[in-house]
Amino acid sequence: MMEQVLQKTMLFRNIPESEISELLSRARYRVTRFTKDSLIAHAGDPIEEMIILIEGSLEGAMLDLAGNKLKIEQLNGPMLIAAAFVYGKRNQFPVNLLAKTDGKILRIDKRSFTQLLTSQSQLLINYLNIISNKAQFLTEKITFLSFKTIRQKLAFFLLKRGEEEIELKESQSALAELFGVTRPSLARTIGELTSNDIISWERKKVSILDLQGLKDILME
Amino acid sequence: MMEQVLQKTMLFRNIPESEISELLSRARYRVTRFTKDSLIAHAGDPIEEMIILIEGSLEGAMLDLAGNKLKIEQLNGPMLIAAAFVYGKRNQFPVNLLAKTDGKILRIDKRSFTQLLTSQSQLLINYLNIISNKAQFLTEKITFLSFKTIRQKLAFFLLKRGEEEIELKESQSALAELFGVTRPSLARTIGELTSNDIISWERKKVSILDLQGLKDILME
DNA sequence: CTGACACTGTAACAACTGTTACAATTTAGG
DNA sequence: CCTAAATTGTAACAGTTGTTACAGTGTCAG
Repeated sequence: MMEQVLQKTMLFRNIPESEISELLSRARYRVTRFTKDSLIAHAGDPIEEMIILIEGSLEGAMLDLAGNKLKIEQLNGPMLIAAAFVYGKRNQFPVNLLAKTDGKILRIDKRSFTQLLTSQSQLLINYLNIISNKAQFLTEKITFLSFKTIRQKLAFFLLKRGEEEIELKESQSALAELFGVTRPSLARTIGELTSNDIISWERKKVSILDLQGLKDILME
Repeated sequence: MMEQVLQKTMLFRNIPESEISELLSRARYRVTRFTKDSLIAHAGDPIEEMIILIEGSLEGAMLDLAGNKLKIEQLNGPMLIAAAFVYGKRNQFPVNLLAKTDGKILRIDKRSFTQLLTSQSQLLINYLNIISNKAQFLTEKITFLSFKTIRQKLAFFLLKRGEEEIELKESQSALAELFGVTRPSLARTIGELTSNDIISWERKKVSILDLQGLKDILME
């Protein structure tokens, strides 16, 4: 029955249940339960196992050196946890993992997992895709954070879609957080662009009125 | 003789020359030469091969939508190119690759490379380490860019070392670029911290005079 | 030794963003 | 239908950074 859950994860995608069973039978693994509010892992703990959240949800919280919460990330099962931190020089948890609900975790021994990757090419491809996607996502995020002004971030964000009529999924608050700026500041910039007739912004419907004007912003 | 060069790369680390030869013999690959100033790849081109720069040097240049150069990265052989962009959803070159010198490239067919990963566990581990390191590097960079003020970036940068006497490798200009700020602004912040006796900064020797004061900056 | 060059310290001003606050509007839930 | 919560528009002011410029200091090759 756990196989059925695992099949829903990116890691075991396109692998038949029977084969998942067979893989697990050859692996050193253990299943542990956790209760709400327990601390699953400290930031900095070495990662010796591939960790898969079977059910329940965790909060990943990054702490600065002074102990303040910097960023929080919600992790809902079933999913692979900290995939990009199992291998590499700093194979440690990047965040504290705190249980938000009761739940269950599958832990596969790292060496054992490496062997599975060698033996099942679909599993290997899935895992390579997962960590590559992660790296690609981070690369894009950095591109984003590197723009100097909110105008530029906004222009880039809108132009990236390649459409002149854009239906947003995010609220302005969510966008502000994505951009790494405050909500009123983003709203002000939106106000400037609309009053210059470069875009129109009605709730979550955005239209690009002056495409060239928007592109020019990136060159400023 | 190419094996000797490959052995110096992270990808073929700890794999005997003889085994590298054996791996190559089972792979679909080709070796191509390029001349200075030729364009090796366009940003957006799909990546169908694992690309290893054998000799020569390339420049990776990221272009914005308006065609301006945003960031440039120097790539010197021998090394693996665009490792994190071969798998994943957007398996395309993230940058334009321009040849700065004459050189030589080894291209291994992607499927063929995947098979090699399955058959040689050290190669697999090396590749996983390369991508994971990349993701970890990017994660750290984002942490860094997420700090709001230059004071905080500087404090984090210095505290991260874990020492009170720090010998820098980078110039202030290089640090400013790393922080994503301008050089005079960084210099001003350094000036503030030194006049507050929180640090002393003499060329590339930095001392932390008030550890607690420096930590407090992160909580502001 | 010395000139060219990179690096650093500093300053005044402009530009941009954050902070805080409040009102208007929309959305969701009871 | 109606209230609470979320979202959005807007404004004044403070704080931070960028821009530009110039002078002083170190470094290195010839």
